[in-house]
Amino acid sequence: MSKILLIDDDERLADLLTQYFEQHSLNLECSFTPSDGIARLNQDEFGLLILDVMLPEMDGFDLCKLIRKESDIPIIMLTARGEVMDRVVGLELGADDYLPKPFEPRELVVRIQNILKRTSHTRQNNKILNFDELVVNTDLRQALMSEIEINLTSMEYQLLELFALQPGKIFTRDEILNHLQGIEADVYSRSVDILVSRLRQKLKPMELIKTIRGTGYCFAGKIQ
Amino acid sequence: MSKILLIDDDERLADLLTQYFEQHSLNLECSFTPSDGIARLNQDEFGLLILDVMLPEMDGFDLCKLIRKESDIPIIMLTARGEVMDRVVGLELGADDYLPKPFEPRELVVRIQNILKRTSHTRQNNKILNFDELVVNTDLRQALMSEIEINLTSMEYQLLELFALQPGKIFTRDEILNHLQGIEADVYSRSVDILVSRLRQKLKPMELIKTIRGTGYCFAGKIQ
DNA sequence: TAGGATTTTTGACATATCTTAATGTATGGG
DNA sequence: CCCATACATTAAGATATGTCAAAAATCCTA
Repeated sequence: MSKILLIDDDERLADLLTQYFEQHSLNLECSFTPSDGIARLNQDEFGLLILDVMLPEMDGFDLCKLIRKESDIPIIMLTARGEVMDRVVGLELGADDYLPKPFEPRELVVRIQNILKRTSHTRQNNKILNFDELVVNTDLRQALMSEIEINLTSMEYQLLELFALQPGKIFTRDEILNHLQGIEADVYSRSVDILVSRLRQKLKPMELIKTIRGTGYCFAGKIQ
Repeated sequence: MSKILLIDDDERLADLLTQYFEQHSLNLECSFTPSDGIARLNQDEFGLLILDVMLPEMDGFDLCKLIRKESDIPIIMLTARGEVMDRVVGLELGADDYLPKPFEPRELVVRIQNILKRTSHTRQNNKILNFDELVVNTDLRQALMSEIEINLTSMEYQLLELFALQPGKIFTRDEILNHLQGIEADVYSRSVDILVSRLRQKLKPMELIKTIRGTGYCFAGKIQ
């Protein structure tokens, strides 16, 4: 699951989108200034960039041009000016798509998925996560324990992948619930606990999933 | 330079665009009815399709779906209804982009060039998909397992190709239904399940099709 | 175009998986 | 050391999925 960077000085929008994206298994990070945004781009690997046209420090168009010089990352521009010329200019700059504000989060997500589908023609991560005895292969959606495949249900696998992609990170139950497809996040249910319990059984004798009392869980594996 | 087909009953627009496109070295042909449009698509090779939503005979959305069943041609939808839901539906239908009327010819051209740029790379050269033991040849519409041809029915093959073109992608049953020819998507039927079941049998002993409970299926193969 | 062969769909039932409810167990504060 | 709270686990019920076999639809050949 590749990360997405938003560069926009509107903190309220950033919060809103971060939450909404989580529900759709998209990982959003936010920069409020162009300088911070560029710094992050250089530091981390992102799969897509969302760029506001109205920014402090510098114009979004210029920023787009600047980034395009150094990277092929897909860019979606957000613009308050709805005029045609602006939109065309955005596309000619090298942006992959634009969206006039205000917009529905849902439409942004659809456009993102559309672009990601096109750019990463195959949605393969090519990631093989190796934790000593345990190996998680994200291409094949399978986990091996001492070379032998563990029989995981789809939810169990998704949970394991979530953990394995960010070992050491503490996940709350809400985060886990939102990330798993086909879960009806009611008020509060024990589903996550039981899922964790089942996964622990199948991962025995390794004790990789730690409980963080009062918070959630954490995967204590060390990548080899 | 590949040809572009416009399906729209507005003859004035057709003339206007034909002229404008010529200035940009784009070759535009026009159909004024869906039936004529489909006939031309079958007859000739087009690089892109522009589709109006408001058409005689049938709805543009339905037409889009229909064409998408049989072809991967890039589609841009023109719509007079500017509402978000409509637009989203357009993209979810399998269209590659949309443009609300009225629009500037210049913007349409920019979008066309954008899409052609994107699609020209990925299309074509994916004729033989190689997954270790399994090889899918889209030219011959056949699949080989350890060098031996698997006897697949046409639906089984289509499903396999759909999967194989986007390994790792999770398909919902609806998506699968829409992609397969000759399936009348009723309210809900088990056809997809049974099709998957049959394909799994024939792909044995490889376990490439994973179930994503509550969502659909996913092809877990790694391209060699 | 009829009749047989193949393929797809439907309905029924088997199986797998998830959720809820209930009960047992660990943990930390007083 | 005990109690309150949070977590773990079990079992049973609810859904979703797998697959068989027969009916319906389609395709093919004569």
